[in-house]
Amino acid sequence: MPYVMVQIPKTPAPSPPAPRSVPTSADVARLAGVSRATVSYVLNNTSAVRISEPTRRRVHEAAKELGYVPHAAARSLRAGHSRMVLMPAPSIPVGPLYSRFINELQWALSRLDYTVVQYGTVGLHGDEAARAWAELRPVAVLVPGSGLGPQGVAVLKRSGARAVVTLGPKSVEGAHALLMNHEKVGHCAGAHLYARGRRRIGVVVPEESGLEFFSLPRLEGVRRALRGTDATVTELPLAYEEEAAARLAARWRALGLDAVFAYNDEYAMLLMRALQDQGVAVPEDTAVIGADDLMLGRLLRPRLSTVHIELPSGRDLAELVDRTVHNPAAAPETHKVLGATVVHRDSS
Amino acid sequence: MPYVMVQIPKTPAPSPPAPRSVPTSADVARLAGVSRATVSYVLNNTSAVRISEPTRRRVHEAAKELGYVPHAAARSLRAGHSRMVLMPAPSIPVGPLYSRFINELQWALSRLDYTVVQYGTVGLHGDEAARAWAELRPVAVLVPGSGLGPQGVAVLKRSGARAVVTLGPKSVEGAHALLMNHEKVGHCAGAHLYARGRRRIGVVVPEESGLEFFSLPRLEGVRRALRGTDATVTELPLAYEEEAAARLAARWRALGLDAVFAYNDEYAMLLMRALQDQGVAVPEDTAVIGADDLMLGRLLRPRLSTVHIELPSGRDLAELVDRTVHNPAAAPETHKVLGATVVHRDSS
DNA sequence: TTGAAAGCGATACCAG
DNA sequence: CTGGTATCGCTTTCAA
Repeated sequence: MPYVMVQIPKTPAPSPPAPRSVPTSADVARLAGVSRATVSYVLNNTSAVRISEPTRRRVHEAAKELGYVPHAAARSLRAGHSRMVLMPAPSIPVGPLYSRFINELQWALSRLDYTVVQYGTVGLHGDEAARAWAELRPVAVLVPGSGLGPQGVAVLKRSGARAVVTLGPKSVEGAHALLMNHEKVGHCAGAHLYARGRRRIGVVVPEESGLEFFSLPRLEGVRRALRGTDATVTELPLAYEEEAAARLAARWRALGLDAVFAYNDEYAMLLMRALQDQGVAVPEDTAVIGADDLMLGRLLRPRLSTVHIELPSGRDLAELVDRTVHNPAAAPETHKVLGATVVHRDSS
Repeated sequence: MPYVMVQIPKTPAPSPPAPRSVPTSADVARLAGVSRATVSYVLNNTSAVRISEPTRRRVHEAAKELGYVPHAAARSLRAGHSRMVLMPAPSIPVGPLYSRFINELQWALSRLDYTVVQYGTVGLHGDEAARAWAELRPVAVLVPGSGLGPQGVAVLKRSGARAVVTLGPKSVEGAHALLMNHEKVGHCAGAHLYARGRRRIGVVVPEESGLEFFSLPRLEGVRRALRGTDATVTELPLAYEEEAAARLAARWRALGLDAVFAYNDEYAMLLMRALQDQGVAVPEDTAVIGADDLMLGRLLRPRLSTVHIELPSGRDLAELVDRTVHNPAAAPETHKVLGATVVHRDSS
């Protein structure tokens, strides 16, 4: 253990209770003086069978005394299915927007009696990851981002997943898709800047890896918005560091841009500060617009214009999952679920 | 589906391949013309047994052809244990600091061949949640926050968890503890402000629920730092909204404070902006200090002083878990793992 | 109302 | 070298 960790002396623990092994339903049955079947009936409240009240009590008491906890694997093995909904855990720090969405989703799914599990997928790519997920035999799989191919979908379905839903830029053969087309975000921003009379438009693209799936479509959206006009689009790679922003700002006048769309509000804040430190006036010399409509944009001066993004509600996605689980044969649906609207404030 | 969702017509899918049921190792065996045992030996590279090369090939081909994926539940049922490390999924939007920590941890654990699973725990409280986790028979459980009692720890251990580690303000009987004492954060901030000559000190406490386990200790830390001095501490409840901050700022002069510790950098930014809009000079009239050392603090003007927090490295925690799994009988260790140091910039 | 027993899928022992 | 077979913990007929 390294420097940060400082061991604290403990009073020697009282001799721990004999580490008997994990209690099973058979143990409960034995203690209650009944059969395993009866234990199962009682603990699952099986309605098809009536168990006498004294027996029920004995079973419950025995279970409590032993600290019995049913074995999920054994149960789902026997049942032939589970109610586990699996999502890969995001491997990049994720904004408050997406966090809220995930929470809502978990809540909605647990209302429908599903168990949501985020699987720590690291270093597993594409279909390799799909195999790992499939080993858990989830009833449904939700996959944000791209990276799952038709192969992966097939693997999951063959392993019993009744619903596979992707949340990403494009739909995947065989899976339901919630299309989150981030081009729309860039398109909004580009159109807005153009309408405000700007013609030489920069687009900040984060250098941090893992963000390409958002940043490139956003860039492309700006390009699309300005295609066929007299405006130009300049790609501006930028790392999320003060020095990088300062360097970019230092050559700002040379770039001759009159507006910039900054990927999101955080990059916008970073760049805007660097520009102001360089004496570039916002919005007079250069208009700035971000995205994601974070709180911090409202706190900047000038207040930051931004693109507000509307994600699907967790409840709706939960319902889609539930519907598909009940009717897996239905043709995969594709929904466009990303709403983007400009919030015009003072920086543009 | 609601307004945001727009169904997109699809070309009718080509007749889906016959939905044969999930292939098992028996199917692979049949197709390869060998026994299930042989399949198991081949697919697991069992070294204790030599299988002829042609047989191996036939098995592998059969497995691939069927798209065979082993059934994790069956495997761990048979094996009597799994390599699943379970964590409850955070139910509140979590900052970049903690996200990074989780990712590092997942990476380190997967290097050690564990599978990290974040369990969506919603509406399950304390020991009730522990039972739900125990059903999955994880080999280790990591629990951030308080909320797990000695009972819960006992349940988990009885169900076979070989390591239970809590990350929170206080240690729990029977479990390893990574003490993250947020009092230290407040203490740092309080001592710093006092040393800068401030005596009437406000402490912003978020009104958002779920943050108490961080905010209250931070408040208490400030109190502790100033106990026995001539300084006063004033608790300032604040919701994370512009209006709330404006209201607080409006009565600022009446409060007569000359410094404020703002829970974290985001609340600091919120309040600092509101103060400046009210004509309160920072740091002249009021010193401001935040916590978490986020990027945004460096971008504010004046640059925000903050408390830098050092979390344990994911690698260290992973090693603790692995050590404990190999030797569960060892007495629970308690480590202090939260480092806090003031980063003095211009706002204080 | 309760009990005996089959079987879910994978593995590891013991024969052949 | 390979094939039966018992086993893990639980649910669910079928009998008693």
